[in-house]
Amino acid sequence: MMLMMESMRSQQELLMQLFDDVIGCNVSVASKLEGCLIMSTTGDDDDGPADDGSDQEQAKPNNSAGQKGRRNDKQRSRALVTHVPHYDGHQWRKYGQKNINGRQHPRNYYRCAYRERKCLATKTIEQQEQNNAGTSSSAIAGVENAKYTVVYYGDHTCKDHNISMVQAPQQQPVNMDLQNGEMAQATANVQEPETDLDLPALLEVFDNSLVDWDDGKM
DNA sequence: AGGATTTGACCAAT
DNA sequence: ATTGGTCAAATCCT
Repeated sequence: MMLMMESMRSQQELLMQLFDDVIGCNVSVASKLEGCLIMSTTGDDDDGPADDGSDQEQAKPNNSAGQKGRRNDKQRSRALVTHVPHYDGHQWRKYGQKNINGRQHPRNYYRCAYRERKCLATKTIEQQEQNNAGTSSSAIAGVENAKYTVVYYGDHTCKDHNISMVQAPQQQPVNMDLQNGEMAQATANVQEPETDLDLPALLEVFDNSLVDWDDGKM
């Protein structure tokens, strides 16, 4: 039994490592494409309210840093939809939760855990409402199928730490272990019921992120 | 005990 | 006045 656990654990670590690697690449590519994405994201300035329910964030463009109010910068936002909103290769700290009018689920606000390192990246996670025809599908199944809209704001100036892992991933197993644990914790703390890593779900993240990256406005 | 999360209040933009 | 983003004290968790 122990051996099995160990085996699973090392598999998870390997998975996390691979995941981190790919995410690192994604982040890199995303940064490079950001210019283009910004164009497409901000292009919908006066976009009509032709949405209903499936819409997501409504970040306001004003950014007077230092103020308490809204300072998210829509111009640098990137949205994606995923089943596992926490596995993005970064450490986040939750700093707020808000019920958005007309929304079924609250919006969660996260900032980079390395904020002290001058990393100003933030993100919001909001569970998408899904209209199960209210059939016999249990609530658990509903949660399992739950999708989350994740919107990233700002850049990860701390991402260098993680990128370095991509370059020399094997050299610090302790770091790996720590990250794994923290990730699991973060997962458990929000609405994610799963405590174990789900390979299909992770793969889906990749898939979705690739598909949805330029879905920044939706 | 220290760190992370929760939650209500505060503030700015609309 | 309303809404959404952030702060910060209280609470929870390890």
